[in-house]
Amino acid sequence: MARSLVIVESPAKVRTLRNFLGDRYLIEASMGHVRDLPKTVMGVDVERDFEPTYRVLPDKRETLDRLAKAARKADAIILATDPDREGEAIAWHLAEALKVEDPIRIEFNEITESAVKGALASPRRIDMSRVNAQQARRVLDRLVGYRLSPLISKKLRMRGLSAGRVQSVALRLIVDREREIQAFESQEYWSILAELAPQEATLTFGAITPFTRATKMSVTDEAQAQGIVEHVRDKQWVVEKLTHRTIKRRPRPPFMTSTLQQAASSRYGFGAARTMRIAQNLYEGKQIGDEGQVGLITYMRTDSTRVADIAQKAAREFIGQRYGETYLPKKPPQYTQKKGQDAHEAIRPTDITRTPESVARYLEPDELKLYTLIWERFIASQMVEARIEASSADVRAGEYLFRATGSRVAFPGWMAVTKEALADSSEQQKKGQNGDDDEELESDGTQDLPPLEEGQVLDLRKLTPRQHFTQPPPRFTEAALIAELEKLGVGRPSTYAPTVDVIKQREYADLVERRFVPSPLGFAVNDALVGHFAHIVDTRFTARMEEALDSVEEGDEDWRGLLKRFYGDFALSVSTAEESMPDGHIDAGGTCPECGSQLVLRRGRNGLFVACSGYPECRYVQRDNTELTETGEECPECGKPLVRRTGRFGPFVGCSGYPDCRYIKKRKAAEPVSTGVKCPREGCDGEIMRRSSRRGKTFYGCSAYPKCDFVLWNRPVGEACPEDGEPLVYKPPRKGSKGHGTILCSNKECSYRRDADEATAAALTEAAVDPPAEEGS
DNA sequence: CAGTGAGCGAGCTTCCGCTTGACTT
Repeated sequence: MARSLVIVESPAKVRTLRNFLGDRYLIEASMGHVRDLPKTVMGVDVERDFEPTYRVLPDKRETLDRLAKAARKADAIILATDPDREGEAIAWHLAEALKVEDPIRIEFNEITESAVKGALASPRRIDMSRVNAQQARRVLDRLVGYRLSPLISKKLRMRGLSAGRVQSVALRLIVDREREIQAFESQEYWSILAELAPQEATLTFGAITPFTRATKMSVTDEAQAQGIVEHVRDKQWVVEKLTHRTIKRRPRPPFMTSTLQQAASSRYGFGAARTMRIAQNLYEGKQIGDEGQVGLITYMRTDSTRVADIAQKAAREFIGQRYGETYLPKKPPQYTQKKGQDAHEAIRPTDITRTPESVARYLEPDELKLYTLIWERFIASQMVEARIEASSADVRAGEYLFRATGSRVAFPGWMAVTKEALADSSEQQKKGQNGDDDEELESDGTQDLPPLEEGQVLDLRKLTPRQHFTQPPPRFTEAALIAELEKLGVGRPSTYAPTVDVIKQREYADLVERRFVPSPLGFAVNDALVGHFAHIVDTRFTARMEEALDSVEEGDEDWRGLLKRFYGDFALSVSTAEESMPDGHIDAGGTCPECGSQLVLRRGRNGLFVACSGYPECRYVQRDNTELTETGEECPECGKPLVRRTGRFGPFVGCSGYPDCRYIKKRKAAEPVSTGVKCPREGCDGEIMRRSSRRGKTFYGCSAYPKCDFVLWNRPVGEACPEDGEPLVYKPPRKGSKGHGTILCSNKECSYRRDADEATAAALTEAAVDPPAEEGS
C-alpha cells in the first residue's frame, strides 16, 4: 500500500492527526528544530557571504533516525510543520537532513479534519524566501549574541556575561524604569472626602474634591486642605448636576501566551515559567475519569486570539444553555487578527463543556487555577458586553464642588461568568507619572448612588481631609515586562519565559516582591551596551529587523544582502568598542576601608560580591549585611537584639553584639510527630515517628529510641517490599517535576520501585515536606 | 553528636527560536 509520511512539530499533534487520517498516513513529530548553528563556535562565515554551517542538534539525533526510518517506509514525505517562518525553516532543515528529493509542504493552522484534509488537497513546495528570512534572523541573532557576549565579558572583566537582541532590550527596560524611579520626585497633594446622605437617610455615599484631572493636584498641603474643610463645614450641600450614562464594557479576547502570563501573575502571583509549565501539563493532557488522556487546552505558545469556528459554535451552544439567549451576541465576536499567518489559535479549552468544576478532581491545585482562568476568559470572550450604569453627582458646598460617582451593573453579560470579572477590568498595570494610590479619585468607584435630584439638599455626615503622594511608575513584574516586550515586537511566545529567566540567571536583576530590581551588574552591562551599541539595544531595532525580513519573505531583498547591510555598521561598532570601551572591573562605588583603593564588583562561585580592586595585595571583601533580620528577642547575656545569620551549618540565631557577645541560641529539635506506621524491626512494638535532628534534618525513627535505633530517611509507607521484605518508603517528586513521587524500597541494594498515585501522595506528602524544626522553644 | 559569625577573585561559551523529555537519589 502506498503510504505518506506526515511530519509535524509536536507529538500532541501527532495523536490528534492519527484520529482522522487513515492508515495510509504515517505521522511523526520533529519536536521543533532539528538542525541549528553549532553551539560552541560562531558557525557563520562572514567572509563567504555569511555562509552558515548547520549541525544536527545533539538531542535530535534520535528523532531524525526515527524520522528517516519512517521515511523509508513511505513513498512521499509531507512536511506539515507550523505555518510560520520558523515552521518553514524547520521543513527545509528536515528535507535537507533527511535528504528528501521532492518534499511536499502543506500547512494548516487549525487541527480539524476539514482543515487538514483541505491542506492535503493543496500541497506546495517549500517557500525558500520564507526560509531565507528565517536564516537571516538566525544568523543576525548569532552574530550579535556571539560577538557582544565575549566582548562585554572581557571589558567588564567578568566571565559569563551575555547580550543579545532580545535579552538586552529586556534588561534595558528594567534599568530605564529603575532610573525613572530614582529620578522621581514624589509630590504631596490632598483631597477632601465628604460623606453625604439624603436628609433622613442612613446610608451615606462619598463625594470628593478636587476631582478633575486638572485640579487634582492643586491642594498641595495640609493647611490648604484644612482651609477647604473650614469653608465647607457649615455650608449648605446642594446637588448641582446629575449625570447618568450607560457604559458598555466588552469582554476581553481569549488568552494568548503573554496575556495568560499576565493574568496568572496578577491573580495568582505565578511567574512566567511556572505558568508555562502548568499550561504544558494541561495541553499534554490529564487522565480525566474513564476518558483516558485528554488534552484540556489548545497550544499555549501563541500570539493569536483567533478561535476556530467549531469552538465558537460549541461555546455559543453552551452559553445559550447555561446563561440564556440574552447572553449571546448576534454574531460571534471577531477579535482583531494580526497581519500574516498565525500558526496557532488562541489558548482556550479544547472542550467548553469540560467546566472547571467537572475536571477539578483530576487536576493539581495549580492546574485547576490556570484551567479556570482559561475557561472563564474564553467563555466570557464569546458573550455579550456588560452594561454598566455610571452616575455622577456634583454637589456644591460654598465655593467648592464635590463629585460623587457610582456605578451599577445593569446587565452583567460576560461578567456573569465570574464574580471577579469586575476587578479584572482594572487589573492592567498603570504606568505614568501619576501612579494613583487612591481609588476614590478614579471615575468608576464601586458605590451605588442613592436616587438624587438636582437642587436637593444633602446632609453632611463626615469630612475627611486625605493626604496623598504621587507614586513613581512601578517596577516590572515578569508578566509586565513580557507585555512590554510584546508591545515592542521583541521576542516570541516560546521565548518570553526563558528571556526573563536569563536576566535572573545572569544576575542582571533580581525579583524583589515579584518585581525586577536591576543589580549593579545589570546597570553596568546595560550602560556599556547603550553606550556602544545603541542601535542594537534600541527598542525599535527588532521592529526594523522584522520589516527587512518581510521584504526577504516577499522576495524583494536577498537575505545575504540584508545581513551585509546590517553587518557593516555592526562590525564598525564592535571595533570601536574594542578600542574605546573602558576596560576594567565594574566600579562598586566607595573605597576600601583597608587600603583606600576603589571597590569593585566581582563574581565568585556563590554569586556577586564587592571587593577591593587592589587584589591580591589587598584582600578586603565587603561583608554582606543584608540578612541581619532581628528575631524580636533579646540576648539573655547582654540584652542586645538577636538576629538571624547564616553559618557553615545553615541558619542560626545569634547576638547582634558579636564579636563582643558570642551568645548563640541553642536549637531545639522539633517534637516528634506520629506517622501511624509500626516499627518494622522484629520484636519492637514501637511506632515510627517523624523527628528532626538539631540541624533540622528530617528523619523517621522508632518511638522506642534509644532501646530501638531503627531509622529511615524517607517516610515509611507501612508496607513491606515484595522483593526483599524491607520497608517501603515514599519519596516525594522533585520540585517542578510532574508525577506524584515514587514508592521504593528502603534498601538501597533493592531495585523495587513504583510510581505513587495521587491519593497516596496526598496522604504522605504533607508530612514529608513540613518545614524543618524551627529553632528555639 | 556538636559545631555555627566565611569567603569567594583568572580561565570555561555566549545568541534566538522551535519542541519535549531525561540522567538520578
